[in-house]
Amino acid sequence: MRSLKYAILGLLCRHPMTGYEIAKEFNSELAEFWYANHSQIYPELKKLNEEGLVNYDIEISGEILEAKRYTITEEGYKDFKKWLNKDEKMQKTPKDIFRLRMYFSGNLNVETRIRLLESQHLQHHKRLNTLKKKYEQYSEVPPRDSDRFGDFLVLRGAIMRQENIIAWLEECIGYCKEDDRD
Amino acid sequence: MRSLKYAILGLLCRHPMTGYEIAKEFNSELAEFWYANHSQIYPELKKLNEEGLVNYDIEISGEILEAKRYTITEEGYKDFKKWLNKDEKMQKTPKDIFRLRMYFSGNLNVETRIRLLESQHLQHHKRLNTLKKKYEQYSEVPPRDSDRFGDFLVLRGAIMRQENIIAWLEECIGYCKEDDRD
DNA sequence: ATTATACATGTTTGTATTGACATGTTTTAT
DNA sequence: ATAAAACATGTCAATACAAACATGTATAAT
Repeated sequence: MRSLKYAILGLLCRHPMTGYEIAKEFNSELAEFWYANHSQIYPELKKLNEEGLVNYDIEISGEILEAKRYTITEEGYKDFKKWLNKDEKMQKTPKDIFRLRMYFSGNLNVETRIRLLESQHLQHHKRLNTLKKKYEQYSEVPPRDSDRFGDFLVLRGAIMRQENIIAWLEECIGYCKEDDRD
Repeated sequence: MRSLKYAILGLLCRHPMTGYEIAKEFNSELAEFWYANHSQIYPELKKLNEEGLVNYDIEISGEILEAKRYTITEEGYKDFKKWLNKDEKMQKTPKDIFRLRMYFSGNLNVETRIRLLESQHLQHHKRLNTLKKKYEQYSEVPPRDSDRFGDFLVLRGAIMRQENIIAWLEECIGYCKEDDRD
């Protein structure tokens, strides 16, 4: 389905970027729903260029260090818009290794289950705090046609998702701790 | 990390199964957090057998139809238990194409956004109803050491997650519909 | 009888993805 | 001065995964 292609084109719609900047964006801002290594990004940019969907200019920093700053072409923008307008089927529930473990937790003693659950709880809680800090930067809902509106929607989604996972983990801990059920 | 390996071993801990049955399980019961095609499962079973983690007996249905019923070995069980006890790092947030779209939704007119959001909403709502029906089969929390306890935990998790996605989608629709903000 | 569905097991091809390998420059802090 | 961190771009090998190809048998419904 070439999702990476559209993730890159979408970013380039905002403004021209280098591969390095795209990689950074994938591994910080967008990381709540997308990510990719530079080892995937550079070949994809090369391919997009060959397909005529992006162009680049070479920038020099210092004496010789070269950076290719990519710009989306007319054709690239058309392609992206077409993809963005498509109504796609709901995607498969993503794989989740921790849930897989919990599915098999009947094979663990109760103490271990609680230990594993609490470790996840702690980690997800930290994640949530980071997200909340980011959220504080928004004093109001950004205008609907700005890029920041999209950022805002997915940030809200990330926070809600994180809170939900935490609630589930707490419920699980509760079920594990309930004594003397029969 | 060979997660498929452990997903299969985990199932075989419960009782011996054929490849076909494992595939079915992956695409119905476990589907809320795991899935795999038979084209992945059969080669993996072969590999596990070569590694001595599973054995199989051949069963004949009717005249000649053969099925390999796999059983976990002592060694396989040890390997599985070791994996299950490990406290692993929280996994990366899964990729989500719809969120990627919403991230870029500044490029869409408001009507299209609402259309896309409502399409997702409808689909996730159907999914939720299916899950709730499954949940009705539990009149109480199953005993902690039964296989059904694990089933119950992940089913609860799936319902909560689904409800959360729906809440997010509704919030997004709300933000898109708000008129005359400035 | 015939047809559809479920049972049953495999291989092959193409794509996606990760992690490691590989190389170098520029800037910032000490 | 020098060391560390950030900038910058690429390739390669291994794994994971999906979709299609390939080939049948058994059972239930009509």
